[in-house]
Amino acid sequence: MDSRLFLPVIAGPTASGKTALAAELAKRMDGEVVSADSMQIYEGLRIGTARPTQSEMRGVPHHLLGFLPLSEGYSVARYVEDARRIISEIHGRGKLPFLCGGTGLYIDAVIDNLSFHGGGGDPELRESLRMRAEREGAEALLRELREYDKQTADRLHPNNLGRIIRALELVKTTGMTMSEQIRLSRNRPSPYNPCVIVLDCRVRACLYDRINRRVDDMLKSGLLDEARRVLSLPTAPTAMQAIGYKELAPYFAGELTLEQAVSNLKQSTRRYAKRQLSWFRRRRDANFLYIDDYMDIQGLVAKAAEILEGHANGHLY
RNA sequence: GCCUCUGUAGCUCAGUUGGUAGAGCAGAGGACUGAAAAUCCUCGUGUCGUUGGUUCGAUUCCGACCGGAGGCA
Repeated sequence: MDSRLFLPVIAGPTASGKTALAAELAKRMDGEVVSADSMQIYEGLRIGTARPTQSEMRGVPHHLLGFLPLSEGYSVARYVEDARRIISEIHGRGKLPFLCGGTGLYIDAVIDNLSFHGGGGDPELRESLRMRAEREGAEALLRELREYDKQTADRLHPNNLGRIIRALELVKTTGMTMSEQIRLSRNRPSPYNPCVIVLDCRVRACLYDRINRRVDDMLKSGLLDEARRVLSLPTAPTAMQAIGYKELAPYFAGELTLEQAVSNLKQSTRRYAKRQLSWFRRRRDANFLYIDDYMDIQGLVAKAAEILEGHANGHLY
């Protein structure tokens, strides 16, 4: 019998209905929800990140939402620690944890037990590498990386400077190469037995309609005020990446009409959804559920519950 | 009614001195191990408005017709 902890995972692109599905399932199956979203962690980002509201939570406890000040940075490594701790606390209470979110890297890091020991960021080193890249070009960094870690250097495109810098930073600060770290991760068995459900639409336009409508709803709920406030606060680079705020800055500056800024915001969101799908599609163990196959959420919930129960095969906890 | 301009990829347009065509945007696919809502890579066949004519060959030249814009009455 499997001694790993059963872990339902609800993933999918933005606006696919993960929040509602996870809350409904957790309510039915006596669970709690652990968010896997790199932006909903932030305190000031509520409307723009579509963080679940009290009523959307349906009385189910939710974790890792809105707990971090905007001025603070965050990382996958920190997320993995936080999420593992909370998952085991939930298990300790005799409840079933549901991992739910759209940040693919965060989800994989937890369920595949990726390792991130040591090798945290070294801002000074990064900065000096960045300056060197400006002077000598990214190819120079890539050549240096090739001496330490040919495998990673071959895989990285010269234009992808951020990744090149990170790979160099890792070797220089820990002595371990990126490819070694990846190999190590693959050799560590996961403590979880995940059942991954991915939401999608059969018709892409259906997902895009939902995204467009949701952005309109956000504006009605006060996104402009929230964005004005966020943009005026000191914000860590991590939080600054959130879609929904930076796109509105040109409007506040008088460089774009509201209509243009909103249309850019919708487009960024659509492209983001596409990248999310391409991340989730490569998981062999993903169970895709198409929301346009169901008349209402009840049908979807029933199907998801059936998949989870089948996967757990009698021993849920 | 007459004159001028115009009709080419989902959109905006380029182009072919006659040998069936290519940019930008939109869109699609992919990668991803400490900023991941970020970062990066790849992808362009379409009755060249319709129909006749000239031609070995027409999207290209000529005529007619149909749509659009402007001008003159």
